[in-house]
Amino acid sequence: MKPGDTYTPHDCRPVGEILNQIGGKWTVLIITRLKHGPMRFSELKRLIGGISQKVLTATLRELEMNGFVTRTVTPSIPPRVDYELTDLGRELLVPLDAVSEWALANRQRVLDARKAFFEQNPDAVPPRIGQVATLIHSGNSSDSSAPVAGG
Amino acid sequence: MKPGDTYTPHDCRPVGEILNQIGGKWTVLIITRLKHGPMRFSELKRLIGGISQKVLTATLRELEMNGFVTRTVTPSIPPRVDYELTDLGRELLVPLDAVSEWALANRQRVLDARKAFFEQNPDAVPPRIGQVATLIHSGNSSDSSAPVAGG
DNA sequence: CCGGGTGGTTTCCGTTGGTAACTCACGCTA
DNA sequence: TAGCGTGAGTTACCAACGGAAACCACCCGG
Repeated sequence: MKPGDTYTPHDCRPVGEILNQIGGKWTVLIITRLKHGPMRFSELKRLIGGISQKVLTATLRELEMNGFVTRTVTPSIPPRVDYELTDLGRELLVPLDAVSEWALANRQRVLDARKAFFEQNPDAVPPRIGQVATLIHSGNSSDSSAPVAGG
Repeated sequence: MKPGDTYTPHDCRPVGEILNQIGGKWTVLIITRLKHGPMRFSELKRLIGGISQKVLTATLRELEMNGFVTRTVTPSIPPRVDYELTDLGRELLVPLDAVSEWALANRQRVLDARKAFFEQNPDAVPPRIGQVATLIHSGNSSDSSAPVAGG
């Protein structure tokens, strides 16, 4: 964006700032996983599945900085760290959980839409290759002839 | 995640898949900007502000593939491309808009939480530097002596 | 021929995310 | 005494994603 690119700053930029804070790849998952009470680090990691320690640590730090979770260290051996939603986090959980549940409820519709799109546009190649391939090849009803590899 | 790292795949992985699809940095902004009707490419770009053409194009393609928006090309001179939410997109808009409005309504609370955190932990350094610095130094009520740069 | 406006792609580079190994501090086992 | 396992976290390295800017194709006005 150029400096002279004057746009009307509706309600968009502030939203974008906060969205960038909660827009980490795993933030929604972490917050929704925390909704049933405090959780230990490895518990979270195990429950989410597919997240690395590095990113889980970083995302939790970020959530802590933004006031969404608290981090409680019990100095035992081995050390024990519990993460829990704050009031702010619990409030954020409400809309985030709605998104999460929408995603769960409409997963198949998205998958079907993807399939329909690629059947109508066989030459289309998804710009975000990795994740897209995962989605297509995963729990799809019949992912044979997934047109993503053909190009 | 290792292959032998068996976890119970609750409702977490499917959600994560869809979330990765809609979890692009700008996806929420784009969908919520589209809620009042179809929009042209540059209109979207101007309205959102801060997004590059490349990413806007890629994100819109992704949304199109997932069945959230339609892309209508009018072969006029200069060419005109309109993007509009599908039914699926309008349904997704509901929870996404809730997130967006939460972010707008609670922006200052997040900012305050950040400030309080950094006042209590002056040594803390945010792992995601760029965005965090932007957030702190931006429309904050009094961002003088923002402790992030001092380290 | 030059510049403007539109939608989009390409190039380069910084940031983010993933993988694997290592650390710390202890108790258990041999 | 040495080695192993634990739990939270860090580090090094590397691929993918996101951002800035340039370029492309198209046609019109001057």
